[in-house]
Amino acid sequence: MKQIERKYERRAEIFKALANPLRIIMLEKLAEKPWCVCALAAELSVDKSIVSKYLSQLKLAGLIEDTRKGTLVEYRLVAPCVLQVASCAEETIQEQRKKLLNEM
Amino acid sequence: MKQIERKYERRAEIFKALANPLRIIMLEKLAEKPWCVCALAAELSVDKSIVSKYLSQLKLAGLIEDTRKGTLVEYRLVAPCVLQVASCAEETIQEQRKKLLNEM
DNA sequence: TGTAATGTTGCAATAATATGAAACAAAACA
DNA sequence: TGTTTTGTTTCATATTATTGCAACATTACA
Repeated sequence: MKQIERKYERRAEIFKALANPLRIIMLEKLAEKPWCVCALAAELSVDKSIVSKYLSQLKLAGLIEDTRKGTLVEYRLVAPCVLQVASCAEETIQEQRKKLLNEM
Repeated sequence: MKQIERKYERRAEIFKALANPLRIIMLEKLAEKPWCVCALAAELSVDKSIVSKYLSQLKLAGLIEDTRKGTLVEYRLVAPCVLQVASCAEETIQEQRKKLLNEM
């Protein structure tokens, strides 16, 4: 399997962007309202360089978009449905994990 | 943000398991029917050790489960809805990425 | 028992990500 | 212009992931 279709690579990129607790929290914040980098950094007590980098990862994955407003850059969520995935799967999965851990 | 809630770590683990093209393909195969390691390895032309390792990652994330049947170990999908996430977001996201790439 | 079929794990080399500090860039405005 | 505010990028280091081969484990069955 050396020429994995691009479709799956793109899909994996999306999941990769989601594969970090802080980035998930950031997306949830962005689901409430648009945020600029500095406000989000303050809200989450994280260095602005990390927030900026994470936001650009999410943007590259196509999950958010941004607009510059003066010295601020405002980010907002583009695909709110991605956050539903988690809740969709979570119940089933938690059941499953409980089973699994009991076996160990 | 040094004590990220466990909820988000668990969620990130799920996405991490999904963050690889081959693992996504494997999940799609498992959505069709249960597979054993050797058959899946043959189907995808991948070494069985990799298939086995990826399957146990997916299992640990709670996405699939397994049953030994003689010398075979049969794996099957537990949370089919996770595959819908991709399609759910994909259309919006592809639009978004097109916009983004045109800007570059 | 011992041999074949199937799965899992350990190891090592390589590649990719994460992290935070510091340097740099862009816009606003005195 | 030059100073402030906000964002982005660079760099170095540490951690984690990927990959394939070889060794080991489990089950079935002659």
